[in-house]
Amino acid sequence: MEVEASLFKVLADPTRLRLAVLLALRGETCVCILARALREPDFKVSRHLGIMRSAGMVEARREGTWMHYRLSLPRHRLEKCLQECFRNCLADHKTVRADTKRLQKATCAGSVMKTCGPQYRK
Amino acid sequence: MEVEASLFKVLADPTRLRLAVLLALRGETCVCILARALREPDFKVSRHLGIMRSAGMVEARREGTWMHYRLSLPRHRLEKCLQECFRNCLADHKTVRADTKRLQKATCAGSVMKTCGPQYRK
DNA sequence: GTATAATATGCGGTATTGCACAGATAGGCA
DNA sequence: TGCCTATCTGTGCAATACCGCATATTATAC
Repeated sequence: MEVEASLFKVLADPTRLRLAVLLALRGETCVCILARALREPDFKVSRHLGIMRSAGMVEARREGTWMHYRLSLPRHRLEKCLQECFRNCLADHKTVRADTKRLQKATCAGSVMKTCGPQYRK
Repeated sequence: MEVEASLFKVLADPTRLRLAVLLALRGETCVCILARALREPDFKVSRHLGIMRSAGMVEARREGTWMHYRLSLPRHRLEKCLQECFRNCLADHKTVRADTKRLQKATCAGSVMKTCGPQYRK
């Protein structure tokens, strides 16, 4: 049961929960975009993503300087159920809505149309 | 989001997670039965139930010396979803199965047919 | 090579957590 | 009254978690 409890522990931090929900809604996203969406310092976001990663909850893909994180495919029913929670129960949370709104407008480094992989370039 | 994260925090401990699943499967149960089902000292179980209670996840009913705990009715979608997790994703976990098995045989104080409310008296 | 942007990590400090033990409280019963 | 059982709680300790800052790493561009 330690394994299952540790899954919940990963989600027991507001920053990580916000990240999980954003990734569930948005799919693969890079750190700098996430940091701007959450309005949190990038080292903090990076660290929390690292924690989620070592728990197997997210996976990362490097593209040049950027790291793109996404939710892992659920490994068992519990993970599947939790990911549905993100989408079905937390998507319209006030904080998540604000995060999503900022995320839609975000670009890396505040500079326009050049960063964070093809899908986010204008 | 702190509120939601704190819900996950309550479940981020193996003892509390086991208790939550047992209560979801079994319904209202008294502390001494739960302690025996989990094979954990009663003060430990009691303390964890107290934590779950102050988070609003369980409710208690006193009957003489005994305290009967049950899952609260879900207050919102997230809680409903989590309770479904308990039943659908964790019920056949090895630990839970062992807990349930012990729970079925448990009586308070090792003494037979007298304790823990009408529903558990022989 | 240097400079710069994106990301990760080591460190120190503070706060929180879980545990075991002992003791307290409370109800039931002789 | 006193004893027994069930439950809760105060305390101290060790382990862990989160944070901010500074620094390191990595990749790109010049």
